[in-house]
Amino acid sequence: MPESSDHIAATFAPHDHQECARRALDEAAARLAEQGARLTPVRRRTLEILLESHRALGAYEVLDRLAAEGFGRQPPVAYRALEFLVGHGLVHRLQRLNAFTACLHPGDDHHPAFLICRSCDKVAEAAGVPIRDALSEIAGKGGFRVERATIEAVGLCATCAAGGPA
Amino acid sequence: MPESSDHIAATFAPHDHQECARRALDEAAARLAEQGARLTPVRRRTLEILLESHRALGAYEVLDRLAAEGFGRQPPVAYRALEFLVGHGLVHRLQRLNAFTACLHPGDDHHPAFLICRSCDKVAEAAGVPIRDALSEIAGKGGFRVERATIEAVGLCATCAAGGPA
DNA sequence: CATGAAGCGTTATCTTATTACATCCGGGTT
DNA sequence: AACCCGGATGTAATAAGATAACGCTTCATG
Ligand SMILES: [Zn+2]
Ligand SMILES: [Zn+2]
Ligand SMILES: [Zn+2]
Ligand SMILES: [Zn+2]
Repeated sequence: MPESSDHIAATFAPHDHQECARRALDEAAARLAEQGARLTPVRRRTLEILLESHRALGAYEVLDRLAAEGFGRQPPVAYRALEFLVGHGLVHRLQRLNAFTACLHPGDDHHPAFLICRSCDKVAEAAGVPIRDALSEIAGKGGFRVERATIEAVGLCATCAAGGPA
Repeated sequence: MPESSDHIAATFAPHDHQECARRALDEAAARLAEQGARLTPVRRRTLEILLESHRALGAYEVLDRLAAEGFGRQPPVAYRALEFLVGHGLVHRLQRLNAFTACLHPGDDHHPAFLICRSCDKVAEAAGVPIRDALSEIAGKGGFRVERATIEAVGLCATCAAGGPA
């Protein structure tokens, strides 16, 4: 597994995103097959929509695109597909944005910290373990046992800091 | 300043909460006076409502109580008061819960991590600095500069782990 | 007291999310 | 083939969270 900092840099830097998305989709299909879960058309298309950028999309943004392509146009259509994908670790939900983003390396550390660039809106996943350890230690001293944690940062990515994304 | 772990333990343990809330309110009033900001009746009552427990309340929960006490019954009434209090560091917003909680030690570390007990629903503030440092370091390696971070953990507090809150 | 900014209240609207229920489809059973 | 079942999909209706726009009141200040 590559360094987490590489993932971060790679997400924000210009790159062959087609390739990036294709790999993630193949990986997702393989993982679902293993688990005996069905990657139906709506689910597949939902994942593709999220993979088309490194941004996070709101459920209604996803829904609009699905509807435009002939799928149902009621909220549960999008929410169900997203819920399924989140449940299988292929998509993450960002609390700060009320939005969803595709996971680019499912399976590694399924509880990453998220880095959200306020300029280009891209979202990167950072290794969550060390942060979670720090959190658990502090909480543990006060007798609190952490079960799940949400760690989301807003800031500026290297590309934007260097003069804007485009 | 006491250890962060003391704050955590104190929040979840049974204690004289009247006293706890009174201190926070006095502290808040003093800070606002210093800043020349006005603690109007709605704002004061909103803070009191949040201080009445260590829980986080939704904006509409707050609104219901305000309305019942003769204040306005439209959403902006609650949202405005909450926004003011958040802006002055007297109340925190919890993304995970779409809710607000009173700050019990304003001024210390105004960017704490939150510990939310899933059993008793109380919310404690933990020292955020070490966690933020860990996050900044990891992000920095990938060229990302963190500006603000949301750190919220769900788990079980010592009191509940020992056999329930009541 | 005049004046302007801040505060409070209302209506209306928007965004996000869930509940409830009907229908469809694929696979296994009789 | 006819039957049954569970999962997936679709719809309508509604709940929950948040903001925009506007007018009246309050209050510090000169
Ligand atoms: Zn991921
Ligand atoms: Zn950027
Ligand atoms: Zn605080
Ligand atoms: Zn508890």
